[in-house]
Amino acid sequence: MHAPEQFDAGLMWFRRDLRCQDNAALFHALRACRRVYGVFVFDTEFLDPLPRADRRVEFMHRSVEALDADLRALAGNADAGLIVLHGPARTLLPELAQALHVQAVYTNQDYEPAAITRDNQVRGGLANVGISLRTAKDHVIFERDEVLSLSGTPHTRFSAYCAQWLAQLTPFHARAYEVETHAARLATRPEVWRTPVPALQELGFHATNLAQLALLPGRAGALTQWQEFAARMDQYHLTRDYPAVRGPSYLGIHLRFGTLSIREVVQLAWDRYRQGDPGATKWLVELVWREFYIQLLTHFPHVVEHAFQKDMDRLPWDHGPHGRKLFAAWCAGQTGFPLVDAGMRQLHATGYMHNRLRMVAASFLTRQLGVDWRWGERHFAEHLNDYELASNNGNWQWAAGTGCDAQPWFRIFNPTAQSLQYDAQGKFLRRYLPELARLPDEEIHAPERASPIELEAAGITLGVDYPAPIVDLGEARRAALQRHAAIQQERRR
DNA sequence: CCATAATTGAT
DNA sequence: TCAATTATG
Repeated sequence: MHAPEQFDAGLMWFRRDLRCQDNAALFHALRACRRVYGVFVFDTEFLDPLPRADRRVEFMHRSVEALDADLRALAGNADAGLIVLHGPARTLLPELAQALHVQAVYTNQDYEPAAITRDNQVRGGLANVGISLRTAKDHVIFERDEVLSLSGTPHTRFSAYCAQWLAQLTPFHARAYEVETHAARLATRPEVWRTPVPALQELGFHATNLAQLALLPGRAGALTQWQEFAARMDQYHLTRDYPAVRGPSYLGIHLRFGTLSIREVVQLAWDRYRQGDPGATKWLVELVWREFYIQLLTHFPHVVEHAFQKDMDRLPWDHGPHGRKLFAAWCAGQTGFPLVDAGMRQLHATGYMHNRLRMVAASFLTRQLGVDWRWGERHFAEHLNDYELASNNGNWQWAAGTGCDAQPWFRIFNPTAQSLQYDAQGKFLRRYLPELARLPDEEIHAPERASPIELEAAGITLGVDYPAPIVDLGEARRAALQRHAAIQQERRR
């Protein structure tokens, strides 16, 4: 960041970095300031539009409670915990900084457009009272302008970006910020702010089924999951595509909320990658995809609302009542395509969706159903626990064929073929579609192809217990190709 | 004075 | 890990 000039007091503003280990902004604050306060704001401007039962809010709330406890333990002082506020950060933060008489506020950079707007407002409010806002790189290994092409322009091809990202990495980039050595500088809160973290209900939210899920919040939850994954990382390349198998890392949410640091995971994955471990290599490349989409978002913010390839905005999506009906069936997991429906039901039951199924569901909605990728993107944004704007947007545009380095317009997943390939025994399908459980393996991927006798033996009446397919795959495919072919033709002119 | 070795600092 | 800075013979 900068030379550690000495301040008397500083304020560390936690947002999506809910840990006090290996935290860049916290480290810089502790080095530069003799006393450092910590604050977390439940920002009503972000929380108000959310549903009153939201797993992400509950996860965040429990992680904030854990962070508060961790800070006290680290300081060895029960009064050195988090200052927790509830209201608009835009105004609360400058007020608090002024009341505490700090000279600087430290925070880790958030790359989402709405967060950047909020941070600029906070920066302005702080400047009015003569306090500076200092941001640090923490969420990624390389940010916006650190991995550029030779001509200095942003990469839009993943393969080139990835090669350069890997070539640029040194062990130092993955070194932990040693917060612990400066822990004595964590400040005791003035008495007014020595209040416990407000309960979830006080924030206006109620509990979800989070506690019933195998998803533990906080730093402790992150370490448990990280350990569990690290032990099977060498199998990742073999298992990651099969939704019935525990193949993925399940660490997305911890990287999203910062209960795990990107450096600590890259350190291990990179180490094993250099030893030629194929599982670690595949997973490391997934982490590079994450950074690819984050840098893409900061260079091309138009992707939030528009296709990366601008002419793709002219794709004739089905926005009418027919499209809305198809979209509703997709959301409800009632399309008649078992793998799509099972994935959507997993999403609603748990807030998680296996990556293979995210691709299948996104491809199906945009290609076969002809529904605007933005509708699907928003639905995922509302339900995914590990929702990250950059990755969600990038992956939806990839699937829809509108993105940079996207799935080509003529490559269309067949949801039934994907089902046969990735869940041959129907193990995952049976978990989320109990109504189909009694169909034999050969028929479960496409119940409409089962004979009346088999359907009766399995206790299924199509259209009653499980829907008949809402589209004909052959026709849908032809329509999708036609939609895209029109754009391709315009390009050639 | 140069050449090279040791040290420092960044994430 | 590496580039830049400083010490040394």
